[in-house]
Amino acid sequence: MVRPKKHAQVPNLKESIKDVAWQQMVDVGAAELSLRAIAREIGVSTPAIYNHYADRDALVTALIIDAYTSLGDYQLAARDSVPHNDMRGRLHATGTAYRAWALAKPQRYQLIFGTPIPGYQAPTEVMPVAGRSLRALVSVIDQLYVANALNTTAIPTVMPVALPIFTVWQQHTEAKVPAALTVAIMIWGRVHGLVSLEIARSIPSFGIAGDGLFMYEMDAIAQQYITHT
Amino acid sequence: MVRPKKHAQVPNLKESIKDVAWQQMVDVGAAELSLRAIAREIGVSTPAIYNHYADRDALVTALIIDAYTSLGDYQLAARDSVPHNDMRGRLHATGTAYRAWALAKPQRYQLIFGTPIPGYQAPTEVMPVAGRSLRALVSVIDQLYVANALNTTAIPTVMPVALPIFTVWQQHTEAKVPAALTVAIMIWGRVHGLVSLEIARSIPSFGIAGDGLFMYEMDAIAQQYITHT
DNA sequence: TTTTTAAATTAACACTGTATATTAACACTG
DNA sequence: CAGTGTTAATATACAGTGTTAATTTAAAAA
Repeated sequence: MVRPKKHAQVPNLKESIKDVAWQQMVDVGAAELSLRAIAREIGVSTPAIYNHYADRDALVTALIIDAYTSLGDYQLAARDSVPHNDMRGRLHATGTAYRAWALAKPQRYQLIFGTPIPGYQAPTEVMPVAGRSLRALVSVIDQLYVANALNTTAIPTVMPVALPIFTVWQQHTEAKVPAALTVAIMIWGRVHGLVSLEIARSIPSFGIAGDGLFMYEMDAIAQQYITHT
Repeated sequence: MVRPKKHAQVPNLKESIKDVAWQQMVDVGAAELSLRAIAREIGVSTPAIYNHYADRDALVTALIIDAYTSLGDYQLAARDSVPHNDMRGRLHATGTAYRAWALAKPQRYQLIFGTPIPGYQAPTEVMPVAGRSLRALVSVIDQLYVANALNTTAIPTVMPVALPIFTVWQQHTEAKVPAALTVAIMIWGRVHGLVSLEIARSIPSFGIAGDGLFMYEMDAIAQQYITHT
């Protein structure tokens, strides 16, 4: 018997593979992700996976796209839970959601921002969805700019030669104002730095509560970029 | 002939292994680090490595310790290249050195702060040297505190239950004042965030020059934490 | 000189991702 | 309805990995 009957097949193997892959990342870590182990778990032969994903990197790419989408959705939902006119609150909610998502799903965070997969190089395919994960933040900064409440003093400008690339990202993030994207990247870097240290257990190992540090930083960010109206 | 004569042996195999390991990280990436490939390159059998390093993780740990030491030295040298009384300049030099080191040796930076090695977990052995890499920054902040020029407004405090751990780190970083370590971690997170995004090619892909962004951030950090005297 | 120890060796095991050729089951067309 | 082509699974095999065990040899110690 070479191939089982249909009723013995896995109904939606393509999704099952991703599910089990995430499960394995939680269990044994992203590094030990193994196609053979995934197939074994599902109860299917290893090469069967290749019918749905060209190779291991293609599976990882699919996982990364899902993760980026999840991160983007999470922040957008947090932003929209705050009244539209409370811009400071929306900024705070978006930043807090970034951290909350990372702490709730550290494997996904590591998969995106760490480099846990041996030899994996992200294809251009993930660019749009990566940009999308910045939309919530960018939109709030756009809003601040329109309301004339964004402090852009001394914000570095984009090199003319790099304007085409910048414009592409502007489209993916849906940034209406160029300066908004630059400010977003600055704030992103700041939030990301703290969160990545916390995820890597570099901050808790110091005995400092991440909550307090993060709150302090979000307040400092608001104070730096939001002008008093 | 099972074992070659001494004159055919590698003089200092333990060091050679590390050298070739770094070389391979540059060539094929940290992920593809292979004991077999290292041994092949040196011209020695693979298990010979096990006489000098217990296993692959032990080798990685040795590499990480070297990297941390290099990072620490680099920042200390940068700090000391600025006159002792120019505290703002010393802070700036230390931060800039952090970025310069990361850009000059991205493999070492990734090895420390990324998670490129499958299944590797850093042992407590690296704690002292990790703390040492923060000494330059901590010392400048200590200096600011002593000169009554450090803004500690709203800086989060350490949880009493975590004080013992905090104290250990205080020793490794040689922080004279507890608040200095907290501020150092905040600034570290901020510098690290920007640098890690830049190393991961997330910032240059936006077409923004890392230099400008980093200068802006260092100025903002100085403005936030250094009070006008 | 003899004994011990340290460092290298070969061989083998249990894994991994991936390529190839093959086969069973389904969907469609003549 | 029969035949055909496509899809999704299969078994097998290959090259590579980290690691262990037993063995051998060179150098150091007694």
